[in-house]
Amino acid sequence: MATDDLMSRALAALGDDGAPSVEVIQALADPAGTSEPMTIAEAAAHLDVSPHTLRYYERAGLVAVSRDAAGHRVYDADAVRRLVFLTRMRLSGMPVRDLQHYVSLVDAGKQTEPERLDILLEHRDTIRRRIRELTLSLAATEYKIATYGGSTGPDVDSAAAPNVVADDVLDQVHRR
Amino acid sequence: MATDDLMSRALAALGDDGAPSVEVIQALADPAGTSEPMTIAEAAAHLDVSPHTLRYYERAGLVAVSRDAAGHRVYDADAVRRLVFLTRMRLSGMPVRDLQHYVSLVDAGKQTEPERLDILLEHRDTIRRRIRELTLSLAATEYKIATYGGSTGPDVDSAAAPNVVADDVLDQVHRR
DNA sequence: GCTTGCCTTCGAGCGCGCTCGAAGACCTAG
DNA sequence: CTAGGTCTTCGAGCGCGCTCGAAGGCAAGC
Repeated sequence: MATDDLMSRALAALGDDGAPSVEVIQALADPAGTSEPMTIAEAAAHLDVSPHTLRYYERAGLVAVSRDAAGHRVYDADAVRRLVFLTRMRLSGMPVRDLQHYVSLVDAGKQTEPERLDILLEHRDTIRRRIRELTLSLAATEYKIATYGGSTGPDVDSAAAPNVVADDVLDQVHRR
Repeated sequence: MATDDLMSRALAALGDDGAPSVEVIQALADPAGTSEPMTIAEAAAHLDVSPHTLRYYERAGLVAVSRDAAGHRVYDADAVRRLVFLTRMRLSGMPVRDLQHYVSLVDAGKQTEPERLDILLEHRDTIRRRIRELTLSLAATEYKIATYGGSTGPDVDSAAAPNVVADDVLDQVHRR
């Protein structure tokens, strides 16, 4: 359901605030396995997290990272791919605990794929719910901005009645 | 900007999963100031938080609540209105710290309205950013579901090449 | 009178996700 | 040879937002 429009949606999202289509083409043109092994600093920069966080993820069992002769971490393509996945899931609000569960399933082998799929399906629904919540909160915030006023209670503003009505409606929606 | 379509959007959101328009009409019909003073348990149920949380908000200086003869909290319409605002803002991700700042401005008087408006405008942008992030994460998750595979790294799946390309595209989008 | 139950205050504790600091190994440039 | 920088491990600490527990007050019902 709604899968083959992924690209169009990603591109649409890109189109929102500028014209970074160059990057997209670059990404598309980049051969899949080109990436060289990275140091922790490079990986951190690439993933936009701190080296501390990468060590934390490793300690948490989310990713295995090999060492070079000096004992320094080496992030190869596989590790980076997994970390891209992990950081994206974190960004979308999946708890570290769930990610631990997920990667344990991945490491357990192919027969766990149905369970992994379930996790993703549930997570998808969670994201959708969150987007709906935020969309409503956004509407409420924009309404508040428009009628500004700015009362949160005691001080009744001039347009009190419609404001309260809208609040109640949004309240109903929120508690769905 | 984009303010007068609040109602239509709220209603559209409602229309998504059923036919709860009865509640909307109910909410619209409900006279603004009808609500009776509540106990902490009633207020908590109404706001869908725990009594503990309400006491915490009060301790944090977010809302003033009077007491009855027995020393029990009495949530009047003003307090409830403020708490509706507070819980909605919390739900939309505004930190308690920012809410403390905001209510201190409200309590400081009308001349702080411009600053309050600034806070709301910034928060609106924050929500918008978050929605964009989540929309992308949703697309990525749906893509992963569609191509399932479920690899996060080491085990290369059959459709590896397009998967990686999509990952990289979304990666570019994410780091905008 | 006594139990039940909801309330009060206060301070402490917790789960999450990092984030930091100390102490030391190693490589490279000057 | 030395200084600087980046890395290592380990454990502790922190900011947030609750969440809980202990000890007790008060009102209603049996």
